[in-house]
Amino acid sequence: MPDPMYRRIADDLRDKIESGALPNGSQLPTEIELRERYDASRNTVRDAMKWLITRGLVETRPGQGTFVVDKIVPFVTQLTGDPGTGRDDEGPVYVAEVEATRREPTSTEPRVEIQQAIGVVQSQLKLPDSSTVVSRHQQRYIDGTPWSLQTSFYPMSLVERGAIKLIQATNIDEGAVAYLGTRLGLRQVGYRDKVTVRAPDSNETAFFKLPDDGRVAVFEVQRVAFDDLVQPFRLTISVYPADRNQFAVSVGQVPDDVRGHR
Amino acid sequence: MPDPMYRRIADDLRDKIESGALPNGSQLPTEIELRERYDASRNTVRDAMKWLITRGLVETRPGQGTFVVDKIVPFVTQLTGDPGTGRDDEGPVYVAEVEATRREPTSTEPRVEIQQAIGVVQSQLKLPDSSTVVSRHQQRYIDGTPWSLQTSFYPMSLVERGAIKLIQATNIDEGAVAYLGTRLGLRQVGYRDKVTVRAPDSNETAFFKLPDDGRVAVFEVQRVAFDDLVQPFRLTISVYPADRNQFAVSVGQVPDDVRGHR
DNA sequence: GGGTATTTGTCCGTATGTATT
DNA sequence: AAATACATACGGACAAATACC
Repeated sequence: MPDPMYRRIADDLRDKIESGALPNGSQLPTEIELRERYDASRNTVRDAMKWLITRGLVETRPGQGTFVVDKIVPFVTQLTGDPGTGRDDEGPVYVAEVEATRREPTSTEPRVEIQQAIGVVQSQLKLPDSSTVVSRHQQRYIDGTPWSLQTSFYPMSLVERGAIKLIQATNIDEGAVAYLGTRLGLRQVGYRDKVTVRAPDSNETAFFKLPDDGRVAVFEVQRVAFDDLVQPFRLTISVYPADRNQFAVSVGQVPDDVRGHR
Repeated sequence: MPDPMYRRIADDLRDKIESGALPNGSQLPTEIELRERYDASRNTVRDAMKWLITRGLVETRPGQGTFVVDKIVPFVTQLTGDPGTGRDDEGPVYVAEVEATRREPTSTEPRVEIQQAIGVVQSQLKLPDSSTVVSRHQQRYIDGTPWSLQTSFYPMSLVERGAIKLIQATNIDEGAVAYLGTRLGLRQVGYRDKVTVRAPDSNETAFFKLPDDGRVAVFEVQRVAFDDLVQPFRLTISVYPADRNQFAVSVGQVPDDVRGHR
């Protein structure tokens, strides 16, 4: 009793891809040809295609055909750094070099909103009920391609204490942490990241130009920053497509290079 | 001209799920009922189901029906710690508390193999061609449920220098790093992790009991450990199901609790 | 620009198998 | 054993995207 036919077809094609008989970027036979070759119906062949698509092995282009996917060179993002620096300005991360070429990140001007603190925002920032927060949302690009969606949340009390730049819809050039340091004497002594993976929502699918069949997941990185009283004062949520990003964590003494190595 | 019908059906059901009209764990109408309700064919209804399944919103149980998935309480794994400790014994990580109850990890005795160093193993350990490595593979459980698959690679030269426990198929109780410290005077001064996400292979699908439609991805964490000459001496590759795991990174001074908070 | 052939996308109906209750 | 519900597979039709002449 073998597996279902669509699985046998998919396994056979997967073997051909992994053995190199179907090289990267090459075109698969059309669904009609595969239908004849495997003596199955076109719908069954298409079920096999869906299995391969889900695993990121092939992609279909309407009007053209089905192709073996090209390997993507991932962006590497360093999660660890100097906890006191403002280097991670609007964002929770700074970019490490990728494959020898240093790519330059750009980002849109922030969209600023005043919101009620609910859910993770409230719990991570340890705010009482009915608190308000400033939300600063940005779209970030590397070399012009969409790279991450990022939203930082600050307790409204920081603005009331004088950090008015937080509610201005312009980038804070010196970095938000550095600004809060000079403006309020607030010192970041550490932060904590949480990395999870989930399916993208429709906004993310559109911004990252992900296939809308949901096969590409997104990383969600939550960074909570703490001041010298070890109280949280900022929550940043960053979202990255999982198919072209990876994260590096360094502890102790390690060599410099953070190359791809794949 | 709206979206395809299967997307409209899927969107409508997704709205019902996210609004709470279809609560967690509840059963959806059967495909036949949905066929009548949306005036579509059963195959089209099933296309909508596949879309929802891919996004982890519902699950089907043959003979029973389709159900809204229950939220999973994730395991939290701390990636940062004392670089010099042997606390992370066979594995690259140690377990943080999850939801107040401290769960106990167990693992199988390691399966030990001698292999050629190729690919990432060779490049990360910076070994010349035709080097051999010791591979120690373990299955790890938390409270009896499969949690991670883990393989550590050590240059064969460590065994030749006297670290014979590495080629014994038993756990190294004091921790591999501590053992290498006392046996060879080898000191770990740091390590670097790389976190990626990919589709599971068939081994992983079987061990973690993942649905074989490939909708659940896996985390792959590569940890390279460095000695006091900042040379790599161990590579550990750990794989975790992405739907029930998350990773925490602490930098600087942060509070203790690493709770789920979701 | 227009027209045509090719290829994948969507949708239908039907039949049969398999798992669960 | 029977009923229910999802899984697999078939065949057909038309639409939409793309490439080429």
